[in-house]
Amino acid sequence: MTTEAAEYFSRELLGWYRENKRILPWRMNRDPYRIWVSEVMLQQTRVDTVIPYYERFMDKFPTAAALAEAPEEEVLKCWEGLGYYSRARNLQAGAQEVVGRHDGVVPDDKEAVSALRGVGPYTTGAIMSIAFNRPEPAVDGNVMRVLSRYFCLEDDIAKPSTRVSIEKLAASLIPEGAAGDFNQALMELGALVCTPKSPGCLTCPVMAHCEGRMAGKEHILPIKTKAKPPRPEVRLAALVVGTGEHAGQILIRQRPDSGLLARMWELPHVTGPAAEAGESTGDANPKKRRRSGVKSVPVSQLAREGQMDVLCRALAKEEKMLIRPTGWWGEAEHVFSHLIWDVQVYTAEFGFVLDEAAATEETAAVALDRAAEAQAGYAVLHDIQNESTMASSQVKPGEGLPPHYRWIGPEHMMNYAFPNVFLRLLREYWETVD
DNA sequence: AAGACGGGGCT
DNA sequence: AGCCCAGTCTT
Repeated sequence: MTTEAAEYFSRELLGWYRENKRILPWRMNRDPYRIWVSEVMLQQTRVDTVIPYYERFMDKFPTAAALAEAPEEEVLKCWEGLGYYSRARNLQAGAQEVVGRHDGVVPDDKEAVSALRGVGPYTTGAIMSIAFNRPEPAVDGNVMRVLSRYFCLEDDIAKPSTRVSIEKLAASLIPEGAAGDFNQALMELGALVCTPKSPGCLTCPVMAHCEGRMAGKEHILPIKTKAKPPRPEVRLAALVVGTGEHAGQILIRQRPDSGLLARMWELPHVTGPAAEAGESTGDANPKKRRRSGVKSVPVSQLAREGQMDVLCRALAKEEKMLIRPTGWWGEAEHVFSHLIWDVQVYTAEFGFVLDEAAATEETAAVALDRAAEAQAGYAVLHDIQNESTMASSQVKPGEGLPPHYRWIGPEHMMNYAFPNVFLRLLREYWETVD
């Protein structure tokens, strides 16, 4: 590759961008906080998906200070449905760092920006170049694809070392005084023209010297090793329908502080039988047919009762909460990058919670042993309940909940952040109830 | 270096 | 229905 071809690339691409760039909400000005929020939202997420979230987020948290002092639940709720929720928590932590250490102003300093929570090499480069016009590379997936093709680079872009070498290349291509526009031009080309499948070479501003196209390799570039397929997991969920003072309400719970979907709300659920065992679905070839809809995966009544039993026992053991499953309600699939949940939802009635503060160890142990020993856990709930209440006044049927549980009606949905799968299930449930 | 971490679009 | 897209943090 000659330096002329490199200069041609930078010049033509920059010219093309200035004529063809999209009008986007984060391109209204160069407020570094606005750029930062947009770049974090745009990680792993398409522009069209981000726009409405971005508008709402900036409306609610217009400055780093506003974000820093907001209750975390509000930030999470604003992020609901966008995914990768640690982005939201890291962004807020970053805003708090900006307030605490930089007087509420995003610093015009590469090392300081890079040190902010949730800001890695890409976002650092994006903020420094777009907000401050500093000549730093901002290499995301688009940029790796565009440069791999234009320079016909056959290194595996899944390797961290490849990103580093492409960063050096990208830095060398930045035209004097135009870092922000050039980096955005690279990404804009990747999003609009040099797309992953069927790249639009015929409308590409730099087609004439594209080495990948000239070698006939534009369709096989970039080289990227395949990700491991997600592992399937059966989840048994309880749609616990309230009665009496909780009539018309459903029991939800909050997830732990860390890990998958941290601090989000959900229907209570437990791990089901191992997916490859397959007996519970009665499917001889579960791997192939795992994703099939419920129609093609008949589940026997016996298997349903087995799942209800597992669900009841696991909730008793894990949460000290006794429920009585009453029947199968529906199924939902939730695909993550590293796993697939096959959520089997059962309606249930609330039994009682062992009051840990008041109950003796012995009382709890006796009740849980009974639940574990019972051949049909849900069926013996009333036995356990009656015996326990008789055995000890410290066990309070129908009273109390574990601290991370809530009863909610449809009007309370707005107060809790749910992952999409439970959002869909709950909305569907409220619809069918009417 | 590999795994965890969501959700959506295209064909 | 099966293919693809992907930054940062943790381990």
